[in-house]
Amino acid sequence: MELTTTSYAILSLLGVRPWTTYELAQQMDRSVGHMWPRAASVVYEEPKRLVRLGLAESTKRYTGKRASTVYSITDAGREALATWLAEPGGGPTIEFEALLKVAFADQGSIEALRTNLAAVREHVDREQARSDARMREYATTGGPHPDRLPVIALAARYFFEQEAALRRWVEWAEAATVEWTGVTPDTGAQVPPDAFTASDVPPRVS
Amino acid sequence: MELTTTSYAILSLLGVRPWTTYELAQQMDRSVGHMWPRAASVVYEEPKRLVRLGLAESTKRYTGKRASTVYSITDAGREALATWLAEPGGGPTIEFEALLKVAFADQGSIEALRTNLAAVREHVDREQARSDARMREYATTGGPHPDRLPVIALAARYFFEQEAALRRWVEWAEAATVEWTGVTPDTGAQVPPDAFTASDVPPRVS
DNA sequence: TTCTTCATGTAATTAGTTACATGATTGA
DNA sequence: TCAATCATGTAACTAATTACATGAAGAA
Repeated sequence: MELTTTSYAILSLLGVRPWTTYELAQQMDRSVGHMWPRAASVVYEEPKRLVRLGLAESTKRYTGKRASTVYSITDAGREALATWLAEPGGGPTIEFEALLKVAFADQGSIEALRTNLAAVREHVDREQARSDARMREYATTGGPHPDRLPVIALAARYFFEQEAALRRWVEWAEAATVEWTGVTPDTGAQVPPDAFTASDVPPRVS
Repeated sequence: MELTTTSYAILSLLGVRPWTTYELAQQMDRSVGHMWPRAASVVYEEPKRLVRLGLAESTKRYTGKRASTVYSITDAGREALATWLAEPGGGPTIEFEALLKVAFADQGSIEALRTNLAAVREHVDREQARSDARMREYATTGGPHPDRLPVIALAARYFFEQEAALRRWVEWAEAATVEWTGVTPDTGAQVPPDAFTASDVPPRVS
């Protein structure tokens, strides 16, 4: 019975402080889910498995007569976590359906292409608004775990860069296709002149 | 029996030209897999399903006495593909184990953090080298499907931006942590001064 | 009283991975 | 003749998703 990366993601959260499964599921939405997205149902199962393995323990709590189970990490859990953290993790893998549709847009209509570019733009609008708010929160209040701010800052900056890159791309793509009348060379699609040269590379951050 | 995005990814490839499953599996490695990564075994199964649904058809071919099956799209397949392409696709979802380890590095050692940043750098080195070669190929030879170049250029540019962003991030993160003696504020980790302000935003592509 | 959030699950299904296996062909 | 590549699978497994279900507490 091997632990998965998902198990360790949960265990990492338990290392920060004790949580109920409900709170863990929420964290999956607001933070961890951006780098390791999983459905709520696995978040409800995983802590129980960690308990079975002695890496976490559970205590019941009551709010009136409503029960909730709080999970916390054990010493064995901390050890397993540290071991896992020391091994090099995998690079980013991306699933991007809208991009898939862009890449094969020549088999559809020009409208379909524009629809998908618009979808990406709306997506990045939402994500950036969300990130901006989050960033401001960290900068002003320090967030719920100020002692974790140094490492949180590292991760947050990744999303900032990633979203900025996505925005640059979609704006470039919309501009590059605005004069297209079709989706293949013979119907009015052109290779953007700067497509494979890209001298306008964003500068390295100093 | 609904089609998945994976089915449509295969169908999109069949829309370009006929392929054997072996060739499809290769394409998964070299192109489609970057935006929709799937194991080879599903690539071997999916075309059969498309045939059952009348969206593709198969013909046997022989090289000496070695048989191979070539799959091609049908008219019904083209129709289904066009319909799918017209619907807005999902935005990028990212799975990034090394980043997860960076985000929770405060529960491990400073060495573990550096190991993971190094892993990301090596990852991006490999990916960029691969992309550079690909880009040069497109710019010089036009690639195996010159008529598809306009849309391919759109997709290729996304990976270019994405990899550049990853490189900027990892270089920034390595620089920001180089003087850290530990992984928490009290052991010598600091919030990088430019972490949440980021005035050095890469400019929009003109 | 009604809506939202808190709180916790389960059942059914499926999409996907890993590992293994086989044999032909081609080029060195 | 040997290694690499071509070519195609299958079996076993499992991680994960979707959909559904329930009920308490608190705020308006």
